[in-house]
Amino acid sequence: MSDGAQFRQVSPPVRLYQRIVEQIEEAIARGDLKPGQRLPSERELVAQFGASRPTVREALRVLESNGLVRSRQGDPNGPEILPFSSAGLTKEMTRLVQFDNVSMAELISFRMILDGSASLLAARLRSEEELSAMERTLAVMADAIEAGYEEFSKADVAFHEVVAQASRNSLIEVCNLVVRGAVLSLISDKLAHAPNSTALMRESLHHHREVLEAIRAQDGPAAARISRRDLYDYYAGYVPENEQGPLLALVDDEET
Amino acid sequence: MSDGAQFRQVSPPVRLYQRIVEQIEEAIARGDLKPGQRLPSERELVAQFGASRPTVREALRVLESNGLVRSRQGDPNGPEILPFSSAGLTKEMTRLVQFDNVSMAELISFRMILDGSASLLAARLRSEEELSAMERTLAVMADAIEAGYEEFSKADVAFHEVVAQASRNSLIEVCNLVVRGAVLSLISDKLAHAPNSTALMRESLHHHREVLEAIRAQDGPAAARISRRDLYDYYAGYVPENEQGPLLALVDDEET
DNA sequence: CGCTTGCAACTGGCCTGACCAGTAAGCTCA
DNA sequence: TGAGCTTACTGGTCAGGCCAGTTGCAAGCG
Repeated sequence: MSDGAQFRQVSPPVRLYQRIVEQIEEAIARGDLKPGQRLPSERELVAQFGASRPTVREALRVLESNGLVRSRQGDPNGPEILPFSSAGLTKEMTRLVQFDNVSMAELISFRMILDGSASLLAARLRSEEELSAMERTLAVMADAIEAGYEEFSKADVAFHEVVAQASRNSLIEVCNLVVRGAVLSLISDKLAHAPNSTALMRESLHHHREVLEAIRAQDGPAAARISRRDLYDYYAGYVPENEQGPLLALVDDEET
Repeated sequence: MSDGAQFRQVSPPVRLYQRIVEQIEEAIARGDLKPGQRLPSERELVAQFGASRPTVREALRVLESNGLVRSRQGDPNGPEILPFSSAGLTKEMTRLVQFDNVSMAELISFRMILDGSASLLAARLRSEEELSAMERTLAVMADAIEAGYEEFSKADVAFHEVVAQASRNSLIEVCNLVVRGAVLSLISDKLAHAPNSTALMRESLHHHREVLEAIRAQDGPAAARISRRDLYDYYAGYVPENEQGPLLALVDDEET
């Protein structure tokens, strides 16, 4: 091989539809296009981009599948710019779980990490309103124990949601949302039909109260520890014995 | 309003291209289509799905943008099924950072959480080979200090990669990858031109060694603590003073 | 005068058919 | 046997068209 000239990797030609996607994505990222605003009609876009309608449509379908815009047949205002949503992230995360055979143990480990960290941060950053919001969700949980698993689960989710918000970290919030959804979609029916579900719910409520008290006391490490332990108690039964190592590591090791 | 009959919400009709996407996605999820295999040609798919070519193409463009398949013009074998990649997740996560204005502080907090947890788990689960792989990357880092920031950063990334793998949790691995990429893409040039970059690199290397020793000693909490502190020292300078609270919470609170 | 109704002018969803450029396998010919 | 060309495909893109759905407005109704 001769030295001297350095060659760059050649890249395949960029498809036309891709450039259209890029332009619109950039416009949204720049803020030129805000949620709720409308894109010109397809035929108008054809004129502006100088491409054919199928090409423009390919671009719109990609944007649509990414959750950036939505087209409705007959709408004279044109495609709508959608507000940001974590739907795409959720889809990708779910894909990861399906194709990359992520195990239940990994999923729950991750949830313990996220939820523990959310509690830790919430303990330091929570406002008074957030504290009372947490209290309200606990009250709803208490009432829901008799209403059945469905209701209880909804209130449970709401509590964790408030905690995640109080952590002031939207990455934690979104990832937690996604992982929680993935876990529930895998075993919610098992939980619903657990023989001793009332006892489980009661215990879970108790744990949640402890977490809340730790957050109120601004004791982050305790809040984190209790959160993780709660999740462990609640879910460990659904993880094979030989995969429980990581879960135990998360419960034990942070204790002092 | 009369009571009696209850009506369900009507859902918008599912677009044709969407159903094609679903079918192909399912086939991949089921394992009927494995990476490396080929899809029939567009014209063949047109026949099989009974849809027109533009419609089939819309579906293929969506799959392509999601990283599931790749089409190459002229390839007589048809579109290729791609192996799973976290590219889609990365894209979504990047979108989250861009559109949902995630701050540098949030990004680094999240990185501290992920990396700390990875170290914690790695301390318990690491194999001997992984330990020596970590050692090798540290050796490369040491050599790279003089070669400049570029090389050093690459070795640095490799170390964290090995640790993440040793945590045996692909969710941590992927999220860490993504967040690391996002952070670096935001400030890698600043790091590269830091006035005292050599000193910084030397200190970072020292911290990494400490992490490795904690992992070797199977002391998870220590490994996690040191990981977080290392990241804090390395990146805190790029976070505004008034946003450092969460970072400090992650560094301090877990110490005992 | 206010409300409903029906219509018309758009919209996007989908299709047909066509042309061009790129690829690779097979064939030809030295 | 091997190098080069040909050919039969591939995907990329376009033009034009039909249908169904949405909306706004104007005409018609009470």
